[in-house]
Amino acid sequence: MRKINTRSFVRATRWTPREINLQIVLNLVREHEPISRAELARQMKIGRGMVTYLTAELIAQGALYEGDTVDSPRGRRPQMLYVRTHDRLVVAIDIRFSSTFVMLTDFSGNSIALESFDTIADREALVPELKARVTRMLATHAGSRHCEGIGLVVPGMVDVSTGQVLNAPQLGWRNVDIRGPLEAALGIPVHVENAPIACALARMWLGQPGATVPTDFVYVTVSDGIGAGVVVNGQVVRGQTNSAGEFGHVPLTADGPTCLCGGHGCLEVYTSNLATLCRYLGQDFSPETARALLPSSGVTIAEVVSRAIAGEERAMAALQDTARHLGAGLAVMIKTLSPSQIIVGGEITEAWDQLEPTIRSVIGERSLTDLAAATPIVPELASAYPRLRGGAALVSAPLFAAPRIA
Amino acid sequence: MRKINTRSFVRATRWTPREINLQIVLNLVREHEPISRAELARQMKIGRGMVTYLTAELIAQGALYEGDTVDSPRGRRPQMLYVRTHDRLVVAIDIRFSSTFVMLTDFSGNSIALESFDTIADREALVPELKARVTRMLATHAGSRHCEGIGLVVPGMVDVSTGQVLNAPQLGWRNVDIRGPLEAALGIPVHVENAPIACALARMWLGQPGATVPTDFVYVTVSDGIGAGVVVNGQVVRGQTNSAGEFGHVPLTADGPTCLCGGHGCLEVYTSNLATLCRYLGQDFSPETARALLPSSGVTIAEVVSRAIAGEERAMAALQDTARHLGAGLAVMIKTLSPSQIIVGGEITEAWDQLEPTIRSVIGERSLTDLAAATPIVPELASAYPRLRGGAALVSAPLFAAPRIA
DNA sequence: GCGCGAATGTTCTGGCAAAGAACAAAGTCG
DNA sequence: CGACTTTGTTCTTTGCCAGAACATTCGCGC
Repeated sequence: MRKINTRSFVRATRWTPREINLQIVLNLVREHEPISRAELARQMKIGRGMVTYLTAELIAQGALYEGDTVDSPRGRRPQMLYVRTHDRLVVAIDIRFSSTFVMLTDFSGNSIALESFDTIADREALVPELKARVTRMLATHAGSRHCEGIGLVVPGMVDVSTGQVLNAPQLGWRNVDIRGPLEAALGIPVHVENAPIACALARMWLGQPGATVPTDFVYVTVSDGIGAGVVVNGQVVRGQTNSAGEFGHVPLTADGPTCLCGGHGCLEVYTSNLATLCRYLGQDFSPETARALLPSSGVTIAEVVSRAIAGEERAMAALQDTARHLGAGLAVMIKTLSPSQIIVGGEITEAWDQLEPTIRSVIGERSLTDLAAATPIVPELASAYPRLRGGAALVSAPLFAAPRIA
Repeated sequence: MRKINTRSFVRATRWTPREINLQIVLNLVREHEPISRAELARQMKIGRGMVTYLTAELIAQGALYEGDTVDSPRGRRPQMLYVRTHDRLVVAIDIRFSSTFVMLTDFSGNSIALESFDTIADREALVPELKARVTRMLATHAGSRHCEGIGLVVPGMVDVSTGQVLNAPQLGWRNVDIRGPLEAALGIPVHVENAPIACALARMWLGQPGATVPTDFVYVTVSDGIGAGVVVNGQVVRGQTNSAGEFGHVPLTADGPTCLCGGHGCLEVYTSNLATLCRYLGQDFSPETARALLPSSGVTIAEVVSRAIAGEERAMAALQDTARHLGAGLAVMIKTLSPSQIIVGGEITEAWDQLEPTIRSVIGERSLTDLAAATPIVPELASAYPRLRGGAALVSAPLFAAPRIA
């Protein structure tokens, strides 16, 4: 039951039913591909004549294409329809603390080319570097295919309407307009998004065909910090100040270690990769020691995880402690949002088999109902490049989104 | 950017634009009442002919009515339109731990009659009592006006689709079907809803005409427990298991007092009225002592609040401690949801002038940004009967809701 | 009192899209 | 080879948006 906003509504016109039905057809084809016109008519409960009409328009637009006819037990053989994604390209860019990744993908998020370089935090130097790499990548791999957009993923708060990065502590960016200069340099539309939200969008829009995508879920990213992309009623939650989803700074204890945010005992100071590393190295966590200690130690989180899997007890103990606190954090999400699932991303998911029982038991202790305790917690490996897939989703998703009406 | 759910979508038909535009007209009249057809045409950017057509249908339906013409500087005098709310009635029922309130209101939530009785937790005895009271109230006060629904507000988790009360600890109800028997007894449609959500719905749908209603806010109820009704993107958040918004059981400390839920240091054990009373009486909080101690002590939360306002130091100290912890709880909501405002309801809001500075300072200390720290915190007095207004909203809101499309 | 302009409200005509029937196409099976 | 089945297209009807034309009702100036 949604309320109509009388200050910003979209009136229905003569073409509104057509817009809506075109999007429904497009989405049905996307999820049931390959699919015939007759099957679409059955699913939509309309006549086949209508479907011919609608698909003809989508084919003319270049959104769909006709494949071959296929065998059928009786009657005329149906002609299958597909969404045109393989020759529509996106460049996804993932800017992280140490490295920046650039990936060329199609509209389905399938990787075509991937490269990376040391992150350049200075925007004036970053834009030319990105321009050179993107143009080179397109010249080498695009062929006749057209790049329809850039999806830029950053670790921080973003105002997607203006493309401004409001605050990205890992890059030292505050109110940086990265979209404008990059669009000017490349002549391609640029979409900027916060990393956990991008990961959630990838789940929503680039899931495997046929897989059911929940309309309420949380994507939790465990890296240098803890972030969350929250989806409620099929829509991303941004909040009034673009700062929704900061579960990383929910306090677990009133008197825990001091966090970068100034608070005490935040989820992040127990479960971020920095915190796990400090624990492994036998140091108390503090923002200063973490930044100072880690480069010199030469140990990475990936290293700690693989040592734990290999059986090193100290590594496993550090990770188990992380899992315990992470479970407490997930329990907070379950109580406040009651999602139908929580997806956890980050390097520590490599050791998921070892961590899951710990996380589950903490959630079990802290849940209000058995149903809530059973909330599925799903790992996503870093090797699936969720952030880059999110970058692809930024460009391709608007094609499939429901029209804004009323 | 909303995703179309391909398993449960609503196709656009020939009548879809009409449905949409009818609802837009209805909502514009509601918010700008009284308003002329010509003004509606300007606001909607359509011809006046169209407006005549749409309003004629709404008048025939009985949703709108024509008032008098009014003066205008030049030209034909416009004929004003109004939403028909004054002769469409709702019976709102608020079942609380100790008392049950029954209120007859119109579709705008204006009170016509109000009565209360000691809560009967036994459903078999409750339904006949409610039937008797509702029929008597309608016979006495309704006159020729028609009651179009019952809005039943319950302190607990509800499955609104079935009308089942899943869990209401204060009443000892688990999986109780209250809607079915009540509908059978009265022959009037019954809507059942959780109390904090009902309060949030009242804010959304029964706000003062002209007042801007935010699309993202949280309604926090402080009573025997702490509940929250969360609205995101203009829609209520229920979550997968109808248990979203349980901020009352978010732990503030890992080793605090034990809560009814089995957890430790939940927000609720510091800020519920039971906790405040225990603190005032100098007792450590525990579920058992609270239930045992309070009836015997004879002190109510309203009494403590008024003593605090009158200057009693012990009462004020107890309330200030509550405010400090409540501030910590609100800070969690701000971090995770970034609402454009938080509304606080409950008896303690009577002392808001004294409590607000404390709450604000805690939020200030614990916020990530200045913008987040400035989130408006608005009190709603218990004397406004927010729950009962919510009950009215349950019945009247569907009339104004946006049609479900795509 | 009457004509003029201005604003509101109604009626009428045109055009577009959905709805559904009729038809054409392309296969299987007896 | 013809009956049957299923798919896809075409065509007619129907209903609603769109916008122009028209009717109504007021103030104002002569």
